[in-house]
Amino acid sequence: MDGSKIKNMDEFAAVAGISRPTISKYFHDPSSVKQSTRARIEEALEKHDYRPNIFAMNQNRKLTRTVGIVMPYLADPIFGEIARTIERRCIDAGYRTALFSSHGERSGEIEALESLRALRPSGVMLAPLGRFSDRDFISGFCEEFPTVIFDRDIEGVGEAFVGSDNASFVSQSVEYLTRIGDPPCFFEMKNPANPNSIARRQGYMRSMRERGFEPMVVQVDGEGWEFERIGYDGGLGVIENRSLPTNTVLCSNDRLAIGFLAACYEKGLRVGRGSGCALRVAGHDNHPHARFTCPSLTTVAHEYEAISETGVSTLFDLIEQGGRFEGRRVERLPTRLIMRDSA
Amino acid sequence: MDGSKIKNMDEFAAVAGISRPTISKYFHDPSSVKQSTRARIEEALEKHDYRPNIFAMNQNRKLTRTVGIVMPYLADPIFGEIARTIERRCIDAGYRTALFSSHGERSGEIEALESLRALRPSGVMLAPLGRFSDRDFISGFCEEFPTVIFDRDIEGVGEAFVGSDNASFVSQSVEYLTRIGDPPCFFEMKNPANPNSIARRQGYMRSMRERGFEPMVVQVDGEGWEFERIGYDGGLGVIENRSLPTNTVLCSNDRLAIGFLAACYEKGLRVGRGSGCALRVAGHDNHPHARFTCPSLTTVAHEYEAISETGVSTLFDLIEQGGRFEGRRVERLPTRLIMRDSA
DNA sequence: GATAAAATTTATCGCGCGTAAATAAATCTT
DNA sequence: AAGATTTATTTACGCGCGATAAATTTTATC
Repeated sequence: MDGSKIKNMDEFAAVAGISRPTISKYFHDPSSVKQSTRARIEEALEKHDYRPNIFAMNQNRKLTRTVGIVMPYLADPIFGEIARTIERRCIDAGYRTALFSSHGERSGEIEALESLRALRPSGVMLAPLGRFSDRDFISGFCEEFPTVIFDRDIEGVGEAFVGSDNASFVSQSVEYLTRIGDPPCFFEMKNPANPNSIARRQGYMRSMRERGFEPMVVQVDGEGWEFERIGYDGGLGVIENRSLPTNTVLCSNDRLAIGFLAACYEKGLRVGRGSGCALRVAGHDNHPHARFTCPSLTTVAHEYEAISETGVSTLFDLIEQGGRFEGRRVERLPTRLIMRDSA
Repeated sequence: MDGSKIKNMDEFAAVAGISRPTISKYFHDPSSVKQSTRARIEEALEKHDYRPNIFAMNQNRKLTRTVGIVMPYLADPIFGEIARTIERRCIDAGYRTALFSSHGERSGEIEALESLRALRPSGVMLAPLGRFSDRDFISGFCEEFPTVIFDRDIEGVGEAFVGSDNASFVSQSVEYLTRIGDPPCFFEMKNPANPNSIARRQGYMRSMRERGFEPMVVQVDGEGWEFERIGYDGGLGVIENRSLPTNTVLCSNDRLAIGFLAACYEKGLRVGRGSGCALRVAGHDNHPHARFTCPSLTTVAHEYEAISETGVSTLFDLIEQGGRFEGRRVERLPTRLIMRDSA
C-alpha cells in the first residue's frame, strides 16, 4: 500500500530484489518457487501493491485459463442469472471469465466473438441468438476454440450442446394442465426471436395430439425483446375479442405470461385453478419473478444450476481433450414442473 | 472469405502488398491513407477476412477509445437496462465498451477495476456497490483513469457524479400520496445494500415532516439481492401482524414493492386507490416490470435515458479535458412520477 | 567438504500491435 | 522539368508479459 506506483513486472522485480522470470513463475503458481523467495515476493507485494497485466499475460501464454461467455441479451434477468452462475463455477475452477452480450443483434454476436478471439480463451460458453446467428461465422469460431453451445442449439455447430429439453418442458406442462383441467391453448409471439419457441410449439402440438386433443395455437404480434409488453398487449387483445379457444393458457415463456397475467388482472379475470377463477395460466422457464406474479405463476423450470454445471463441466472435459470430442455431445436436461397458484 | 488464415498484421500486410505501419494507420483511420491504397487494403480485407487484435492494439496505444462499465449486479434487470443504454451511447460515439459486474461483492468490484486497469480505458462509468465498496481503492483508481461515478455516489471520489436525486424521488412520491390519501409509511430493508436507500429514507422523513406528518418507517429483515423475496416475506409479516401503521405503503424500491404486492395478493388485500381497496402501494425506480405488476405499480421513474446520456457525455467531457475537472461535478437529475393503478 | 540436485539469474526471443524518425516515392506547383 | 508537398515505406524501438536455454547460485545429500 505504498505510494510508489509500480507499473510493470520489471519494476516490481527490482523493488523485490528478485529476477523477473522468477516473479513470473510465482504469479503462474506461487508454490513453484522456494518458500523463502515466495515470502520475499509476498512481502514486497504488500508494500507495493502490484498486479500483472492480465491481457499482456494472455498474449503469449500457452493456456490463458480464460473462459469466454456470450449471452444473447444480458438485460433479460434469466440470462443475467445464468451468466452469473456460470461465472461463479468458472472462477471456482480457477478460470477467469470474460462476459459479453450480443444485445439481441447478429452484429453484436459477431463483435463479441471477435473480441473473444483476441483473448485466446481456453474455452467458450456460447448461448447463440438462434435464427439471427451467423451460422458460418460461429462454426468457424468453434473450429478455433473449444466451444460449448448452450441454451439454444445450432445443429451441428460446436463440439457440444447443453440445454433444457424443450419437449420435456412442454410435455410436463401439457400433462399437468390436461390432467387437472381443460386442455390448454399455446400462447406465443408470431415471430419469436427464439428457436426454443419453435421447439416448444412443436412439442406442445405433439403433446396435445398424443393425448387426443386438437392443438390450439394463439399467436400475437410483436417483435423484439419486450416480451412482457407483447404478452400484455396480446393478452388484452384476445380477452377483448373473446378469441381464447379455452380457459387454459400455456405461454411459450414466463415473460409472456407475466404480461398476460397483467392483462387478466386489468380485465378483472381471476386467474387460478379455484372455483371462482376464469382462467388458468402457465409458463415455461421459471423466471426469477415468476414466484412473485399475482397469482404466483405455475411454470416449468429451467434448471439453471444443472445447465451451468453440466455445461461448464462439459467445457472443461472438452478443454482437457484438446478441444475435440469423438462425436458431437448433446445433452438435453430434464425440466421440473413448479406448481404455484396460477394453474 | 478465403480459406487462408491470417493471424497477424504482418501476414496481412504481406498478402495486401502494403507495409504494416500503413495497415496500422488504416485501421486507426481508414481515411488517413491514400484512396488507392485504401482500396487495395479493402480489397485484400474482403479476400482474407483479417481483424486486428484489439487487446494488442490497446497495449501500446495512446488513446484506447475504450470505455469501461462497471455495474454492481448485472442480474438485476434495472442495471442490465442501464448498462445496455450506456453501451449503445458509447458505441455510437465511436468507443468500444468493456462491461463488468461486481456481482454484489467488494472483491468483485475490485476484480473488475483491476481488469479494467489492464485495458487502460479512455474512461470509466462506475456504478459502485456503495457501502461495500473499497473507497480507498476506488479513489486510487479514479486518480488513474477518468471516471464518472453514477447511480450511487461515493462522496468526494471521482471527478463527477451523475444520478437521480433521491430527495426528488421521495418528495414526489410523498407529495402525491399525501395529496390524494393518507400519508404513507416507508417500507425498506433493515440493512439495505444500497446507499440510495438511506438517502431515500432520509428524504422520506424530511418530506413527511415538511408536510406536518410524523414519519413511519417499517423495516424488514433480509440480506442480499433477492429484493422481491424480502419484500414478499416482509409483506406477509407485516400483514399477518397487522403492524402496518397506515393504509399507504411507500417502498424504498420497486423490487421490494413487487414482492410486497405478491404478499398482498396472496392475503386477499386489494391494492389501489379505488373505494374497494385496502391498501395503496408505491415504489421507486420504474423497474422494467413495474408496468406489469397486479395492479400496475405507481412509482417514481429513474430516467435511465437521461442518466446514461448525461453520464456518458460528462465522461466524454472529462476525457477531452484530460481527465480532470476544475471542481467535482455533481448532477442529480430530476425524477418523474408515474401514476398507475397501485396508488 | 565434495557432489548432485534444485532454484535462480541472465540473456534473448516471441506475442501482436503502436509510434516515431528517416527515407523513398508519388503528386502537385509554377 | 525542377522543386516543393504530400503520402508511403523502412527501420527501429516500445508495450507488458511468457517461454526457454544456458550460466550461475543455492540447497540438499552423503
